[in-house]
Amino acid sequence: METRPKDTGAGNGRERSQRGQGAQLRREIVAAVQHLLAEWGSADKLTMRAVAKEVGISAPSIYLHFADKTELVWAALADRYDELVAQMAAAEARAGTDARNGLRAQAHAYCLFAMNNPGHYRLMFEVRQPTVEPSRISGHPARHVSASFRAALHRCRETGYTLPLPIEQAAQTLWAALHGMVALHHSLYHDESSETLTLHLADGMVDSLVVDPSGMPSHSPTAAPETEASRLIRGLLSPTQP
Amino acid sequence: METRPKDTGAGNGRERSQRGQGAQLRREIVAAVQHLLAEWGSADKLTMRAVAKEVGISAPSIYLHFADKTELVWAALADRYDELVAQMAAAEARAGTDARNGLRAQAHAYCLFAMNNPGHYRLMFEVRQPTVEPSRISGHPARHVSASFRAALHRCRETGYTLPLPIEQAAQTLWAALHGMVALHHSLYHDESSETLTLHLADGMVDSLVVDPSGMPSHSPTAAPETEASRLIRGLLSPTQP
DNA sequence: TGTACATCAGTGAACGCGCGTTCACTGATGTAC
DNA sequence: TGTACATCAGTGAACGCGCGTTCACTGATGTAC
Repeated sequence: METRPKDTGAGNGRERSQRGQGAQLRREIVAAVQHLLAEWGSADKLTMRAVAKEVGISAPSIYLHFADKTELVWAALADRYDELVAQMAAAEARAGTDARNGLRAQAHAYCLFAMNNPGHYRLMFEVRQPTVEPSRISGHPARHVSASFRAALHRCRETGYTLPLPIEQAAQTLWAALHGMVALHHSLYHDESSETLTLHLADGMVDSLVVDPSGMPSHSPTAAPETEASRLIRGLLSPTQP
Repeated sequence: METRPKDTGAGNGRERSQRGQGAQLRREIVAAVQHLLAEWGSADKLTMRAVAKEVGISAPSIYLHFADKTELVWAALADRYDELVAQMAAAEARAGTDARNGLRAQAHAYCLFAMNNPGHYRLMFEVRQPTVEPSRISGHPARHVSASFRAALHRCRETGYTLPLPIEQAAQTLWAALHGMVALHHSLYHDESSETLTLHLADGMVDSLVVDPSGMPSHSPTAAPETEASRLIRGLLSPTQP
């Protein structure tokens, strides 16, 4: 059986860790997963061999630090939820005092995270994927994300905005809608203009869920700016070819 | 090399077609794909061997009728778009004369299709999957779906309803939101109560996008009925364990 | 100060699996002479 | 009416690939006596 190729191509310059520094490699492996997920928008290229190559070690070395692939991926994902929540909080803080602007900022941050980290996002929120088993759903860190939305919706109502839907439902709807927009963005060839369109849709969504009773119109009730991505998506949406 | 197992297990009772009836098998193969997609919610179990086993033939026989797997899956999917559009139209027709009720019925039909055919739905709308190449996007049949939404939104505006967003944007938002809700439903363990919740969210979405200016409140602005699925999803959404 | 030994960090080769697909074949059925 | 031949509908075995994972090993470094 001479057919099999080289298989494990290690030794790309990386030097063996010192005696007590085995944990260093663990960090490097997790960082490699992050890097690979950031590079490709999908998770099916995330193989143990690819991770090993990225670090510069052989594939079996990963098993010195992780029991299996699930454990590895989970280790790389765990802190990304906190990162997302932190970005949402930071965006809201930057948005000033108006509560609806704060919610908009959070929605933007959510979409931007998803669009800038498509590989992470898919693994984080499209469960039933290979690596996350259902038993982990009940303690799923995604809850922190939408808790953030609910708090912002609360602030909106307390500062005089009208919510056509109950807060619970509004939060669920907002999250689902943003998720759908982002999924739509991921499914098409995404350039920067598609990003703009997604953020615009998110704004409209917030404006539909949080109404200013003083009658002042919302953020931008006018037509969406016509971009290349907008045209692409409209191509999907329209009955006739443009 | 004695390690390989039987591989192709055909001959399960199916009888060889008559001389001119080769096309019969083609139909049976497509039907098998439909059946398998309906059975499992995911597409990664849809292998050529599984399809062959379902029909009762050997795997190579599929290649007598389809050039490759992509062609086979596409053949099975093509008419599902029309089916979905037809179900939406039928639902709207059943809904009576009120335009917003019609839109709601369409939204319900969309969600029900997605929840009753999870395997089909994922392949149909989550592009970038193995089987659908990007070049097919520009002529993607999904456009008929949202054309249906746009027409219904038009009717709403013409019959006196107020749309906070431009029609184009409202259609995109509605589609994205329903897609997100359905994806959320797919990601959790879905029972019938989760179905109810999804439809309820869809109603709220329609009511946010199509407002009755006479002041009469929308369909159901009250709290969502507390079901098991609602509790499950709220578990995801809430900051603390229930 | 030397040396046997344990431990650590990591490697190369391979296993077993499932996948899409190819290839040479087989047997039944129709058709031309 | 018989028979050679083409065609049709399909099969069994295998190829080549990539995957997660295992296994026996290797060489450097620390430690006990």
